[in-house]
Amino acid sequence: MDKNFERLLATLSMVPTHAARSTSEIHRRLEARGLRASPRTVQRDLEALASHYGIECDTRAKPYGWRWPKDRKRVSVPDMEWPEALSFRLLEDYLSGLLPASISDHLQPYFRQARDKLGTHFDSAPIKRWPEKVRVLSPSQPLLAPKVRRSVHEAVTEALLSERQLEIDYTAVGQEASRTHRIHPLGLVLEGNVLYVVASFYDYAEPRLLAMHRMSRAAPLSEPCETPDGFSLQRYVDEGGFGCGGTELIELDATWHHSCGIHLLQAHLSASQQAEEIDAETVRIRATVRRTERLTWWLMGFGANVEVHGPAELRRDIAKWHREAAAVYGKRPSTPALAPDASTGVVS
Amino acid sequence: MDKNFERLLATLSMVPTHAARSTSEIHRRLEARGLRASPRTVQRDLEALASHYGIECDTRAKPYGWRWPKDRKRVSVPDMEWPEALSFRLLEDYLSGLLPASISDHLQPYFRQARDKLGTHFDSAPIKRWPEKVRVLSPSQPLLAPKVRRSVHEAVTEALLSERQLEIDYTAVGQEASRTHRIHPLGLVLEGNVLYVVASFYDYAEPRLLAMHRMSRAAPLSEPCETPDGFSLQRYVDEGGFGCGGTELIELDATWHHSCGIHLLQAHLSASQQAEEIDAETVRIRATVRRTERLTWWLMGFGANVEVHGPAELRRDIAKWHREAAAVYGKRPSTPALAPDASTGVVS
DNA sequence: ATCGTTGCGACGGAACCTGACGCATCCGTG
DNA sequence: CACGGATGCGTCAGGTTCCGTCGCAACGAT
Repeated sequence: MDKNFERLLATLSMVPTHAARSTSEIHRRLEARGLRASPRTVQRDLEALASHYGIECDTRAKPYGWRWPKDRKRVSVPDMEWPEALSFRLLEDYLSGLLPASISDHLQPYFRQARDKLGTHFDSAPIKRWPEKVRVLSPSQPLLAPKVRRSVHEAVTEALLSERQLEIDYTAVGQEASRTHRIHPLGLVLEGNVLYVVASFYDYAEPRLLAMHRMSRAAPLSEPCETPDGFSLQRYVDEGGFGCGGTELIELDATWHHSCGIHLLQAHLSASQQAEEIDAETVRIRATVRRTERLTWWLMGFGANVEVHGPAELRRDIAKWHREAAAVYGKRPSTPALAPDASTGVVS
Repeated sequence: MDKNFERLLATLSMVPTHAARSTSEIHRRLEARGLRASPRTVQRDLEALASHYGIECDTRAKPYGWRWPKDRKRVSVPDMEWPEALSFRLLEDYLSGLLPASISDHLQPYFRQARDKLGTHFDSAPIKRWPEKVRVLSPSQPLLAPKVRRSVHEAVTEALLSERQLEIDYTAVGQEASRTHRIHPLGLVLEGNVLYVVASFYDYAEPRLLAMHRMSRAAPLSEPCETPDGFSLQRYVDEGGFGCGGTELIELDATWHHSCGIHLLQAHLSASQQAEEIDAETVRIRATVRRTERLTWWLMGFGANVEVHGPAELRRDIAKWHREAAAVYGKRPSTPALAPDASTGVVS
């Protein structure tokens, strides 16, 4: 087996994309992998690869730093096949706006690779029309993902994973200026397209929720992070206000107007879901689901197109919410008595 | 530059993951890339790579077929860095159930690579706890993605992209048995976690919507696909019943109870959104949004926690839906007059 | 049965890769 | 300011190994 190839491939994969890495550092890592070579050989390898694979060498400071340029084409082994490429392409459309940009940013190279792949696979005309043949519809009301700085995202996740404290500049909701805090990051929660950090402050024992896009700066500290006794993210979320707390399982029993229920015949509520056609207009669906706020919102959204029969408690709640909501609009004035001065209290 | 390395890397990337490829085919492709070598050399390369990189050779039939085993570790150049790996990991949790399995199946190798990366990056204790530190909450009611056969998914997308006709076995909603159809695939629509194919049948001019998970078999034909005059997927969707039709822009004006409105202060409805605190309990939000069914559902979900002020038409509709929904529950009997025999009419 | 294709062992020659050495440069330190 | 250590790089000779060619065997299709 060509010893050369293994070493060169390892060398290429040891060149980082963002920060730079010195020749001797790469040499050390190669030896750590059992690939022995003289430092001179590593130098020669890097130079040779640079000319053909486009890695860059920062020759300003003396321990030269090697890195990939930002938008370099990826090479994967095994190569990306075109069904994979199409999946990535759908994903890209699907996620835009659904995921925080700081996450999909990191996936950009893969999206790009997928586009390249799709562009070269069919060299004939059809492929040029394929973007017109695919549409992605958001499963719920599309909301704009708040912008998270890439540096903040990386600092927070690094501190979280290496269990170190974190210093942040945070602008609380409704506040004008940001304040600097030292926090102990305990967990990361992605809800829809908003990233939250669960963290305890130095002097508050109780963990708090911080929106990552409200951090203007974040820097990991060297001090280790302290976890409050008995803290568990799992439990925190289940007891928290995310609208998905409550692990109680219920037997949902409801009749849908056919036009809406048809969706549930495609994507099931749970594995045990049972559907039954009452008549041409009505579908009865029974399924074991978790009793969450999200479920309530979702059922409310169907309005008169769904009637919840059981459990009785849920039926009462849904009925009550609808009556209350109708009552809101019962008071006739169609425009509210609002402060006409729109310039006060703008919070976002 | 080491000519060897380039050829070997190209050889590796030409070994496919699913089907097998013969030695001479790989040789032909290498020459097409300008990498000249004798067929004997290609043979030797593949053998050498096989022992060390685990590609497999099917020696049953005589033109030997090379392929990657199913769960082989990926090698990427540049290597996956750990923030990327974490993004993939979040994505995996995020998408499970949100995307059709036939799509996330194709992404599995990347998810696996990410898990490997996260497992090896920090070899100390913290990394073992990281899965407990990250949670993903679905942005809406989680529904189970219907299962689409991988072979169907690949056949459909291939026919679509190469603009060829397609033969399918399709079980319509409410039907027992599947029927064989010859269709002209026109487009692919991903709505939530359900994949639909827009297709015209041989004798019907009007395009129809087919759920991909209802196809038990699909095979691309060699005949070219015919697109009805003036067909446009864009227009079809906008006029169709996906609940997102209607390109009409409206000026939404509504007051939210603070506990719900706080979400909108994190993720905006539109770039032009303006928020204003009326009092400690109430937030008024104005934004330019598209008038879709989805928007209605979404607003309905908030029940009495939102009051829509404008446009007047939307306010009337929301009020009406709530009154109608409340009326459904007005009739007292908590259990409906349903056919007691649950064994009839089960459709899914 | 035969021809074409494919796989593979062997071999000689040449390509090129490697380690070693020496020198120049740069930086930090005493 | 001098010195030592670290780094980068030109050069060179030796030898490893890689390549194309040839020949033969096995298999399948016509």
